[in-house]
Amino acid sequence: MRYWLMKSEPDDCSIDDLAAMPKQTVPWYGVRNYQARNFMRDVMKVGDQVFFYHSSCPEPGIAGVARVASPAYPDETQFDEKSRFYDAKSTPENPRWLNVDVAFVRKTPLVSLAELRRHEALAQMRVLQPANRLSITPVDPAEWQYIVKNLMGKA
DNA sequence: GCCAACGTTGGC
DNA sequence: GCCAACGTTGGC
Repeated sequence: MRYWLMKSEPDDCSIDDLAAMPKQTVPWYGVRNYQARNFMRDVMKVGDQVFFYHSSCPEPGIAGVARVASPAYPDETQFDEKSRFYDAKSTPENPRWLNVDVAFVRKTPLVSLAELRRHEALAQMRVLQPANRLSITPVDPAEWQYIVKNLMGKA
């Protein structure tokens, strides 16, 4: 089992939005970066655990826990001409973009980006590296445990 | 709204 | 295959 951090803009889909979804599950559509796509396609497995991170908002940080709920499959928004994620170069026969489904696990007290940066044990986290823009990053098991135990108040 | 970083595109 | 231009990300 692996651990991940996945960024979402709360204006688009917050942890509360996820909790309010039918089956508390969303397709993680809109990823248009090959590295992030490849994580979903090649490395993620159903049951992997996910830090749900709010980005591009007043208080960026980890807002909850989710889990991977499906294997990767073609992202429907790439075929929708009206979608901002439409990709004219992708075809149903040869889809370029994939997504997994992500399911709500629990909301947590917000662990802010500033808080994460205060902990030496987390200094190597991918999401904390300068100019990190990847929307999906692996989380080291030790980092995951540290955050859950020390920053979320309970194990 | 600014701006630095970085991925992608496309001409050559 | 290089590389300049351009677009996007995301914290501040």
